[in-house]
Amino acid sequence: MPRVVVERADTLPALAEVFREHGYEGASLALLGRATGLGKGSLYHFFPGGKEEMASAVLAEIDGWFEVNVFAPLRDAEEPAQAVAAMFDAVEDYFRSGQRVCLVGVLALGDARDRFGQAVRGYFARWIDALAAALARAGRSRGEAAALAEEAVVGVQGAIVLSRALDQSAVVGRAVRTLRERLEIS
Amino acid sequence: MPRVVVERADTLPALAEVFREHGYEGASLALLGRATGLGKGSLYHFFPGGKEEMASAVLAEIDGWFEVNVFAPLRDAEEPAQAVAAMFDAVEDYFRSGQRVCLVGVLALGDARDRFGQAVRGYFARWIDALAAALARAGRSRGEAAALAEEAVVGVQGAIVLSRALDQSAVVGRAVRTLRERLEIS
DNA sequence: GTCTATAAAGCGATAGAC
DNA sequence: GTCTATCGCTTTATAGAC
Repeated sequence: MPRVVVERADTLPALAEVFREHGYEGASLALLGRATGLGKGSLYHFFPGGKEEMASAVLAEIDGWFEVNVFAPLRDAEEPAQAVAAMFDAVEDYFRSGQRVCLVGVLALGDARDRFGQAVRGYFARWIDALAAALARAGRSRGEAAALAEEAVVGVQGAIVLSRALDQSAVVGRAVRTLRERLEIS
Repeated sequence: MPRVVVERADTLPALAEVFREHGYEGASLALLGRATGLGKGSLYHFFPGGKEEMASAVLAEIDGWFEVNVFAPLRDAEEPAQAVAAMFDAVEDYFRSGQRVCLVGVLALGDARDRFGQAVRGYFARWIDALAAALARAGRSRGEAAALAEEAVVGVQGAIVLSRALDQSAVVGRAVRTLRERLEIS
């Protein structure tokens, strides 16, 4: 399975995996080069700003994916309850039931928090806001909706942490099932 | 406020703060030296195994603190419901409402997960087991108790992540309040 | 656009004086 | 027990050939 890189965006999945697996400090240019199949020269050709620009590009790609596949549907879907269910499907799938870590969460906990503070904050704020909007449209009061939305995002992030800590991917599945019930059933 | 170091254990709080704030990879010997007020020579005198031994010692200290102040009371207290309430008090205090990160969670997400896998797993497993035992003694079924215990630890970890991401320490307080109600009231 | 070579700095770790 | 000096390696980043 040869990795074909013809433009900058083609490198982002491989870069993302390295950042997720090793964190910002741990993701060395050697690892990033190996994962993409590119030398340092090529990486700096695509990302003149170096590692910081790579991480920013990865964050933007992740943010865009969630915007299209999760946030926008939550805000716009005709059936908000169905959109919430679809969100949990997408999230469980995206994080591979906890085997894949949330890079935004990793950056939030880590050293690079200040460097990417705005991107990190925006991602979580828009997630919670979009989910709260869907819950409100599904009949919840504004206060209920906001509290449940925050609780759901907290639950997903915590489940990822615990899933990695215990090496039990079932943790995410259990947490998501509980959250589904709590959000969908009134 | 001169930092006085007379024995190995005196360095652990400062080392812990650096590991929490910068992660395992990001915690350089320069930072660790600055935080303790010690040169590399002194650090290697106390910790011949270098950075890994420092992190292990910090983990052991944290584990010991939780064992004494959180886990054991959950297992042994005469009033299990009261012990659960005390746990939430201790946790909220220890993590300074999310301004202080959970080092064990940081290590679980990060690159050093394999290196400290057993310590990380043990910490969370014993936390969940002790909490489940208390809930069971408080009248919950074994299944309920296990599920609620896992949910509580997930909630605390997730709240810390979100609190740091949004720079809102109130997140932890809200999450803990919700969890208190869910665990204490049947 | 991709590579190798290399610079400059920082890293973890060690040696040895005091 | 603490320090400075230093080793050897890796790091990010740049330069320049192709």
